[in-house]
Amino acid sequence: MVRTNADAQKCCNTDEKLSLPDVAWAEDMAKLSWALAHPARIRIVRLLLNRTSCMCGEIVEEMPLAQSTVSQHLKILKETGLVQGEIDGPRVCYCINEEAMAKLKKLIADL
Amino acid sequence: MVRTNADAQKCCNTDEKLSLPDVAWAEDMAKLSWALAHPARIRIVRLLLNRTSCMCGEIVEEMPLAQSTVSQHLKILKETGLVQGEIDGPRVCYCINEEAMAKLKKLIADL
DNA sequence: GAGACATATCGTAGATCGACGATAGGCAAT
DNA sequence: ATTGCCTATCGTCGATCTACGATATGTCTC
Repeated sequence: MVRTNADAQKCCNTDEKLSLPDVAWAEDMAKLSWALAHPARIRIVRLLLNRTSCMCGEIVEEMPLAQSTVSQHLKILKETGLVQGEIDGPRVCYCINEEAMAKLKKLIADL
Repeated sequence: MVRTNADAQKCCNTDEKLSLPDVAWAEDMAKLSWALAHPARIRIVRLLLNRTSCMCGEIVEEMPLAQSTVSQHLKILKETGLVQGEIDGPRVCYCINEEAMAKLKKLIADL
């Protein structure tokens, strides 16, 4: 890991200007990233992407977690806007919010 | 938020097959996402992307955080592989690991 | 209205995060 | 070797996450 000074030459161009991105932007992006920062939530998102939508109960069945825990993760995903839940009688049907998903993808891609 | 049964019609296609992604894949991705799940880390990454590299001290100066806190965030970014640190005499020069960055972008884009 | 079912929320406990100051470690120059 | 600078690590504290069971809420059916 140790570099000689010769190597370091091409490492640090102090000419370049420092410019920190907007704080609000960073917080927005961090929030979205955080929604995906848990394997269970990743799996839920992926599950919903494979289907166009899915009943809450189906998600619970497929996950090795208690119903209340899954519900909590779904709440987080809803709060970040990545997922939408629509009441369908006694059940709830979840689906991906394509718009939010696109926003996240763009934010990461444009990083 | 309440939907009628008529609306729900187009919501849940139970024909589609459920298929949960690989657990290891989900954990891998969650780890990478988690690296970006904090505004400070986002700003650091963005900062390093604007320049080709940056001294640790410069990062600390630009962030409203204690040196030890910034160092902790850098450690996390290094552990996930997104950032590389190269020792340059008494200082450390950080730069983005383009490869890991590309991997992250691809993972998100292919979500 | 009563009962059955699906989901959300509450309360709790342990684990982890995020912040800091203090301190240790490494390197360069004297 | 000593000093000074830069960075990493340690120890700590409060806040938040994550998991669960228990319970509340809401909706259909009878």
